[in-house]
Amino acid sequence: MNAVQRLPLPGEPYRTNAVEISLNAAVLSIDHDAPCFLTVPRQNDVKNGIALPSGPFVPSDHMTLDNGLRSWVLEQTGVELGYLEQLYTFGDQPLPNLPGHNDKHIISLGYMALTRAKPDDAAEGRHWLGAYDFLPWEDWRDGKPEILAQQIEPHLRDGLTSGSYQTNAGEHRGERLERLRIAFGLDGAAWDEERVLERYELLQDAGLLADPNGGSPVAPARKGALSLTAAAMSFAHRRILASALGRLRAKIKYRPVLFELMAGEFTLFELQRTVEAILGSRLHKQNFRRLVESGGLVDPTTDIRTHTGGRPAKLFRFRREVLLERPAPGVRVRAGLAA
Amino acid sequence: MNAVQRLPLPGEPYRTNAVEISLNAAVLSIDHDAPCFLTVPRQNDVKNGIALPSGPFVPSDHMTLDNGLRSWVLEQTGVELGYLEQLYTFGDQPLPNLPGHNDKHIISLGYMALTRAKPDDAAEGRHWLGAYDFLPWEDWRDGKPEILAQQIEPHLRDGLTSGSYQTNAGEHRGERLERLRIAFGLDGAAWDEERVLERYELLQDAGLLADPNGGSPVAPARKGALSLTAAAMSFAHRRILASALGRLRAKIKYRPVLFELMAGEFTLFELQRTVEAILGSRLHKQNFRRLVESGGLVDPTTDIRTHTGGRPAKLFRFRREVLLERPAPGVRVRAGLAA
DNA sequence: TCAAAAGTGTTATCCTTACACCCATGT
DNA sequence: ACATGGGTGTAAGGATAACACTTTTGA
Repeated sequence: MNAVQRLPLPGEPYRTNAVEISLNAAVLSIDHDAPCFLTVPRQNDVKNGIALPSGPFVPSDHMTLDNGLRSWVLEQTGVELGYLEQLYTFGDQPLPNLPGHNDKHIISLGYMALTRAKPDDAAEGRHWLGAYDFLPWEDWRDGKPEILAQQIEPHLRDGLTSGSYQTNAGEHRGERLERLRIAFGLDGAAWDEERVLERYELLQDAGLLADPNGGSPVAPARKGALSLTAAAMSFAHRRILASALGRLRAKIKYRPVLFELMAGEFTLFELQRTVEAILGSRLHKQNFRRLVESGGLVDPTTDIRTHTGGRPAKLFRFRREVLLERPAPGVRVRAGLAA
Repeated sequence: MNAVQRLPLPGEPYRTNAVEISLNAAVLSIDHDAPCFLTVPRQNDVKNGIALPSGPFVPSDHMTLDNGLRSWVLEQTGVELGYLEQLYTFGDQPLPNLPGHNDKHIISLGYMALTRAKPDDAAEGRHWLGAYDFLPWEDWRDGKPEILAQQIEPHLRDGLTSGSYQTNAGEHRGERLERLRIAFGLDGAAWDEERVLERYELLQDAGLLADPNGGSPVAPARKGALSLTAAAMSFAHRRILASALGRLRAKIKYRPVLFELMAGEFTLFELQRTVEAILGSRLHKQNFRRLVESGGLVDPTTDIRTHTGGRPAKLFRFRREVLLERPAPGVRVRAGLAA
């Protein structure tokens, strides 16, 4: 084995390896106790659908990938992003059925951004949609979602035994079953709220998701496709949304990114509702308060919020010093904190 | 604000946004209680240096990004990768001083792979180098590394007060100091072993790292550049190495990736030494054993290892069932488990 | 007055941490 | 014999989870 790195020669035309980078942002916020994401109308489609703010990386215009993304979001939605985090780079296959684009290989870079929705958003044409309208199986705040037991679980098991799904790169049936068990908490395994992307991809592979662009290259839409209230967004963008939600669910536990979604001052209950919205599960009130207060994550202010629906509440703010004190400051919600 | 997505028109030549993807792998293993990574000789350099296995993504040859990377690693080192994980996508600036390549914008995709070194590697031209030869400040197993107190900390503080570093995008001095404190555990803050990439980038920004390619576009190499035993690898590749180590340190705590680095059967002490090598710190023996055994991560076998240097040890193997039982199975080493 | 949320207090339990101590082997 | 690693037991302290209960507002 001659371990010599092969680099393209200087004379070699580099267009052979040329690809285009597509920058895509899942801009998240919390609105009325629901995780929302920013959308733009998508016109290049069969139907009139929606999309995440996105655009190509233009090396000559954009200093960095991050900057490129920020400028697309600004241009398309008017939102100037604060917290921004790269998620994953998907090497999408060229879309086979988009005429005139067959030769273009697009690499999709997904980002998660965190902001706060503003009151004038709708008036100024900024549209937020609920993440759980697109991923309804992820919201367990009112108990196990019906769509899971009634539609998803039976179809997944069906697909596995009847063999109508496409085996991925020679994956054994047993391995597939184990992945399903872990991802969806079947057969007594625990539901791990962080595995949002895994669940999304398994559903897509199983053909349970309808693609507004008309058919997936991987698996044909089955008759059993889930009926979602809102499905007019491409696979690629829904996958990025799923990545973002999963990342956020994981990250709030060990980094104080939660406060990017909060106003400067907030009540502990508002904070709890935000965490619950993100995790898609209910938390135990008293213990949550203790956790947050004793964890040094917040500082009380002298301000009071009235009209809470009950007794007026003390307002708190994020306590930055915690960054220096603790290695992994976050809302350390473990499984047992469930209400 | 007209929120309409701008896509390139079908007729528009897509070469304007064309970039090349460079796939780069930090292939990690543990050898003699040291975290090692696989290298290839690099010949396109001023000096004869080394590099991570890497190559361009060729859309026509490679089905997916992952496959592209796997095939480059196989071609360049003969290693067939198992566990593979994407790290981060860096939008490198075009190198200003590589003649003939000025117009090529390269996006670097970093990967982490986990394997086990084999006895015949050296004989077959596969070279493993110690990660801590490149990141010596990360190894605290024999106490705080001298390079930190003697070279790094004074230089970082110097650079901050004398103002000889380049401020990043209008970053305030105070913010910079806070980042340094958090990353390097200055002024009583705890050393967070996971912040490997942050530390690497701060050192590079401060001009403390020498680039074998001759000068960084960001900061000129200062006279105070650290003297490392091995520095003949590019900034880009060292950054990927740092990302990989940081990711691995974080990941072993909540996913059983550790066992990708172990033989099928192992003693608990070998497992501990591996964790210590990765984290760069010592752990408490008895508690580590309890943690691992009671955590259901391993199963005892009937086999015994002799010649351990002491009493013969029971051999264990990874217990796969843990994946179904616990949402985040890993070696949950907290700060307090230090020896 | 009552619902809803704020807020306090108190347990039992488990996990973590830090000890002390004995066992079996190779040199 | 003794160094080295293997392996067990246990007790203190802290964090967690599950209680019960009082307070203060708006409708």
